[in-house]
Amino acid sequence: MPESAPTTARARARAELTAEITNTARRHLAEKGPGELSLRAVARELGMVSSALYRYFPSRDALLTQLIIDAYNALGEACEEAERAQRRTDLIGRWRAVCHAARDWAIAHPQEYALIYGSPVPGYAAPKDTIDPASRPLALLIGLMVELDEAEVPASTDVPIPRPLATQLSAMRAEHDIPIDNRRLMAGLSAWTLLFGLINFEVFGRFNNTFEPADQIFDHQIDRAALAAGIPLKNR
Amino acid sequence: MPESAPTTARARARAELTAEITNTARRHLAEKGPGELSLRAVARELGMVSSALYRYFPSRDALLTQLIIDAYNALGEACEEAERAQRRTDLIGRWRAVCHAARDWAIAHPQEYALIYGSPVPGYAAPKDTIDPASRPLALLIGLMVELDEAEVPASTDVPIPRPLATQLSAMRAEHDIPIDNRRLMAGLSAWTLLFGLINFEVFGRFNNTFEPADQIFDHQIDRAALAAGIPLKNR
DNA sequence: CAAGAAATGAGAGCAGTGCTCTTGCTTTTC
DNA sequence: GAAAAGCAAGAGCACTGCTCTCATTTCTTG
Repeated sequence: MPESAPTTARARARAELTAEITNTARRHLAEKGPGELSLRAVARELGMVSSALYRYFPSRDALLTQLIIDAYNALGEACEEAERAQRRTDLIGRWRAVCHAARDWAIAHPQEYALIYGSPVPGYAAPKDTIDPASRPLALLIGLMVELDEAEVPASTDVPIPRPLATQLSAMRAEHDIPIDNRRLMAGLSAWTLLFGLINFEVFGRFNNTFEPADQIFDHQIDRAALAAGIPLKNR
Repeated sequence: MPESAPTTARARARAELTAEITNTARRHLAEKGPGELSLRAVARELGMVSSALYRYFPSRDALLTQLIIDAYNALGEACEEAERAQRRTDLIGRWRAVCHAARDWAIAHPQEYALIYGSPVPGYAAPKDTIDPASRPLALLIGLMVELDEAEVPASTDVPIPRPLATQLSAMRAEHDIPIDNRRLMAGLSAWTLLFGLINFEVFGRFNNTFEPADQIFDHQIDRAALAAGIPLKNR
């Protein structure tokens, strides 16, 4: 985010204060939830008056948007780091690493997770700045699928791809700039969908009183998804 | 919901007013979202003062909880009705009917859907009254899986089930009182997870600018999930 | 270096919120 | 018919996001 080192003292102070504001806001968010995030409370804790805060964020929603972007990046980074730590050839290890990193982060930061993968709180379309950080886990996953031997993807789950869908897939391919065939792309998308479906269920309490803890069903389902996507469980 | 016909005039009036309140609240919710649902606004529209509303609902959260229960039931009913309309032997037809009913309802009532499958708004654990209506779509799905020939479930996606998970599955089986083996149960759970992962992605805007419309990717993915769960695409 | 411009913080104030409590009134119950 | 319970209204409290004005501080520029 920091474009260049702030020059003047005022600019430095501004950058620091902005960071302090988002940090306290993040703490408040973690404790109470997005609905209870109060500009006034944040300002109070920082020893300033509420109106002063509007010099740094034009509205409450702007503050929330910043938190959303940060959350996307934090989750994305956690996934990328975990994936990097795996041997390149260990596809299933990389897949599991991404899944667990995402899940662990979500469980550790449920409110921030809810902010980005729950219902859109402020009520509207995500600003432009969020779509890039938001696609980091998916990009990771596609990068993984591309290294998979196409022959591995089980034909048993092959479903015909109609023309309009193929067009959308091509556009997506162009976006991520990765040469990958439709079969593997769709397989990856299904795995992606299942992963976040799973995390949603757990974090939003759908597994309460049934799968508690949810560790085992999580592991089981991501392995199933891996197999369905053509990632063999045993590394060769 | 109505346990028995209200006897006294006052009781009848109370029942009617309660219904009117939830209805206007539902309308407001649909227009603006859960965060903007204002008790005072609802009261205003009904020509009463805000404090009078507290005779019918002890708090704003209680009103929201009622809307949540209604939403669960509406979604569940939509799914059940669609599923009932299919030939019993047409498993893939039943699966697709459930999926499309759920998706259509979610798209038609995004805010209500967000209320039940998005982030938990009031901030917490769903009250007891919600867990039963909430499980209707899953129950439907399990009822579908049980009619599937066990041999159909492809071994290619078999993943070992550790002991603790098996225990949780048994408890679940007992709950729904349906004799189904772990393989099919897990296959059904994966399909269930993917379905709502998909709907979440679409309703919460994750497919914007990529899969728009999302009809094709939806159909493709639910068919993939069907195959993975052992439901053949072609009816015999 | 001084003067004008820009950025900043404080305070008051507005319209709105959920919720409580008290005060009269009506309906039901005994 | 009297007592009890249910109900609507109003005032009020402690909040919220946000705007506007007014001093003060900091930066920029002649």
